[in-house]
Amino acid sequence: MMNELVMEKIDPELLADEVIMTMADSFKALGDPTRLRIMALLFNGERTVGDLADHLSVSQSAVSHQLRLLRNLDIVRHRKDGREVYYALADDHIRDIYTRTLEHILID
Amino acid sequence: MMNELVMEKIDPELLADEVIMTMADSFKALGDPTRLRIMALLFNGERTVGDLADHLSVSQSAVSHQLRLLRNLDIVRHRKDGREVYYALADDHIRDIYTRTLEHILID
DNA sequence: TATATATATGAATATATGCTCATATAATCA
DNA sequence: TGATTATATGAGCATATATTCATATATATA
Repeated sequence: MMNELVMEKIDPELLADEVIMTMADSFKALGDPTRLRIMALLFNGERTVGDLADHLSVSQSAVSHQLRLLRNLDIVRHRKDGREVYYALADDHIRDIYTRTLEHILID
Repeated sequence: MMNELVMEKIDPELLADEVIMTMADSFKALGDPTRLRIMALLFNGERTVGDLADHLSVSQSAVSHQLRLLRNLDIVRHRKDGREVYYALADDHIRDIYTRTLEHILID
């Protein structure tokens, strides 16, 4: 659900450069097929790096690099268990954005 | 409002490559400060290319190139009036996605 | 302790991207 | 019609990005 208190007051035209840059970075993070696939795999719950790599057509290294990027932008979170690291989607904003865009694509 | 009929049935894990690619293209389109600024300027209503260029720190050519990209992805629509071309946000999905992401940035 | 397994990191490279410049196209006006 | 204004397009270039390979780090196990 949207935070009306925040959004009712903000005119996008007046956004500071820094905010625009951060938004751009976030969208850019979602703008890559490998990263979208990773997110899709995490949609139903957490997975280890190796599990993700097994389901993708890129190296473990590539997956790890991309996970770091997603982590730095708070798009995914991680927890360590022994020598494995489990990744998951960070919050519901991410699910929403993903879903809305999928809608935008599928409808029309 | 979300189209529940569509989204309730779709498991992101099962998305076809083509859908993933199109989603990536859409997010990529939003993943650039110049294009985000253009969208921000269109948030309150349509504007001509020249008007947009006047408010941005890039050339008219750059704005035109970016508008073409946004147009090809149905993110903006345009109408011609004499020798001017007015651009506007294409639909409310776009506003939603923009707003959600802004939220994601601002909250925390 | 030595070896194996899971993940992360840095360097190198090929490709993609965004910009400007020059110019084309289209519409208005003198 | 000729000049001016608004927008679009193509080429070229500098920077950003995604990948792999080699290797480092950390944990588990024999």
